[in-house]
Amino acid sequence: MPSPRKFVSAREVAERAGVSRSAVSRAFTPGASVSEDTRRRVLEAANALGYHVNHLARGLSLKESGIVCLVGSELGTPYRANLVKAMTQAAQDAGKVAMVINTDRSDASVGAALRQALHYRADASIILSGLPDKSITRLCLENGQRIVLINRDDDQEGPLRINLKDGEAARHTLTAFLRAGCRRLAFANSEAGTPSLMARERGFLAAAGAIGLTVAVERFGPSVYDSGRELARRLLTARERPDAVFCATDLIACGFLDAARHEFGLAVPEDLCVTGFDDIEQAGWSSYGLTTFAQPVSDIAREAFAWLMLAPEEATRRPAAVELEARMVWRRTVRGYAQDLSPDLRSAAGA
Amino acid sequence: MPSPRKFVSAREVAERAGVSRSAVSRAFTPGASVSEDTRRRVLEAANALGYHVNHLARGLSLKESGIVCLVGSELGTPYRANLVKAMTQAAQDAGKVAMVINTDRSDASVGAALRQALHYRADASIILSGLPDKSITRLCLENGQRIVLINRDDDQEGPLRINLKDGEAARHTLTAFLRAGCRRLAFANSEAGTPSLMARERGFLAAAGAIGLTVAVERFGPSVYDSGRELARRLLTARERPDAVFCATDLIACGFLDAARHEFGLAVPEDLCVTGFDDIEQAGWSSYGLTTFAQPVSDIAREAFAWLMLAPEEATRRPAAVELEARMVWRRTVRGYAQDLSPDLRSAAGA
DNA sequence: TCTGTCTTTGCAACCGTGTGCAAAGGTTCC
DNA sequence: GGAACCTTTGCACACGGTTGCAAAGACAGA
Repeated sequence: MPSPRKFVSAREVAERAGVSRSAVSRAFTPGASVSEDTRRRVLEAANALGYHVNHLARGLSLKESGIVCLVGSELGTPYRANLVKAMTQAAQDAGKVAMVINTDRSDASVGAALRQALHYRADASIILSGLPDKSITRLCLENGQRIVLINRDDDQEGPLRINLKDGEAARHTLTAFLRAGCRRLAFANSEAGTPSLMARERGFLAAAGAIGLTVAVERFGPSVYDSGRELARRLLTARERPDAVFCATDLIACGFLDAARHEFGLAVPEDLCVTGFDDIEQAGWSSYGLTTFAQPVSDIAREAFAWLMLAPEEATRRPAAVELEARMVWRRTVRGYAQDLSPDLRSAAGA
Repeated sequence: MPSPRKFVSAREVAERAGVSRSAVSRAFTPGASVSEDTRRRVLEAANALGYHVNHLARGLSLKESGIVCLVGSELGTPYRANLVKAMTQAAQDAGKVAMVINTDRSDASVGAALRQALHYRADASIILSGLPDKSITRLCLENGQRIVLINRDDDQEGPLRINLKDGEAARHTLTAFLRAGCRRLAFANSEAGTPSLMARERGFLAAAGAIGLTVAVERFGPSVYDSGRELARRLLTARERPDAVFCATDLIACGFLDAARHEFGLAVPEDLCVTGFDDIEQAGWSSYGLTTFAQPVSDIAREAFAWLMLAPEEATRRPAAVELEARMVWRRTVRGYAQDLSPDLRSAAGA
């Protein structure tokens, strides 16, 4: 894309305003030493010429580019899309700008993405999916680039790790199922093996095991709608059909619900209780009314940028892990909510 | 975010490899004049030191940053999220990187976003929503920055305009409704007033008008699920209840369908035919099975980047507008498809 | 008027890269 | 051996900012 680029530079502004190039720079630097008169003249000239400070050059001398890299895959998915949206917004609020790198193509590309972040001297990288090699992480850290891991559940030192209390959510789900009178439990998972997915599975199994119940676990495909349908086919044709299923994500839950209702003719929640995770928009649509757990997407973004804006010595002093709560959102795929819960709790959940 | 940034520079690599700094630069520039031996030594040293070419500095001297700005709002929406995904992917395939700017906050912020693009000397900006002032567009163009407008239907000279044949889709919808035996037509739109939304509405009204049919038009709220529900309440309580509704987007259609079925107890497509637009993933979910039009998202991205990679003189010679077809996706919310269409067409549509 | 202090300004060096130009070195051919 | 040519290399400047430092100017006080 070779272009006859003709950007106006500080020198031209300086000439027009009849000042030195440093004066122009200072006029655009908050807190710099410039007289009010000079600043006005400079801004006037800049405006007339259509001058925009070159952030590439500024980043070069400041050693701070203002760029934050967002790396992740499946960005078209409702949950991820919301995360990207929240992150770009938070970045802008913090005076940064988000550079997003899509890692759908290959599996090694989390590393490639981080290399790209290094090329652009990104101030930080936020990783939404995949897990980078220790070596590349270390490289970024050594270069003064900060890293945030979202739901990655890694034990590397250095990056900030933001995780959800998946185990707690699993226990709440179990409680809800038990209260609904369910005993034949199942867990519908994808084969993605993502840390958070596995944490939910482990948490659910552990909680059930603690009171002597077993859980039928099925895993299939990626974390998408169609996998949910297939999981329903597998779980609902089992000899002992489950009466309560915890789906690892809402997308899976939606597929599961559709198959259960339309292919198996089951009534939810009468014949079968179902829960999901993420609280994607579709979970609230009246064809689903899915009881699920809300990912506190804006809290995640806020936590991430709060840490990123910290001074370096401050950042290393703070604990490098944050655990956020996933709020249970009661809707209509689990029995017994309206009858059993106290009214105040009911309104708090926004029934 | 002040950091003790310590990036390794070409000078350090040069010292370690025992060559000049220029040699390092050339080793990383494809097609530059370096001996194989020198290149190897440089790459070795670079690898050992963890060197990454500084794209900020490179952009400074090349006058080409490799950055493409993606500006848009409602990035969490299924359609937009898919577009962002396709665009980031296409950018990477073209050797560029996408910087996304979220314009949800204010309406003037399309201009602010483009200013940001100027600050970072982006090679191009792709605008997914909103419409920039003529003045700011001109500013970008003058600075050699290319602009792509997606579904914006503007007549400004300079930017590439990629649009869908909304009118054609509207005519197809009408044909389908007529073939299904419907005569009481309606159009459910949001109040967003987006060019493509209005084009669909106008196209549908014109096509119906041409054969002497009138269309009940209702507009409400933003282009979201809940608006669809409200639109259903309004249209379905009319004295003359419509038997066919063209919804401006799939999100609206999903809300409409849910309200029609669950609140009004209508059977679709027996009592009512419904179509949407976008072919978001949920349209294919079995609770909806929505007949709709697929936005050729990857084609849009491909067209955009094909044009962006053109040499400047080439780009200005080409027509600055592209019209893409929206393929009709037949599912189950319109009657008569299976009976009336020829088998080959049926299989082509993937029934 | 002279001195001391404070604000404002310009000079010049630096950030990390790409590249035109000239020089050096090597090879081929006569 | 020398001329002609090609490949490879380094120097030095440009890209567009920021900023330490010193100088200049303004101003108050003695």
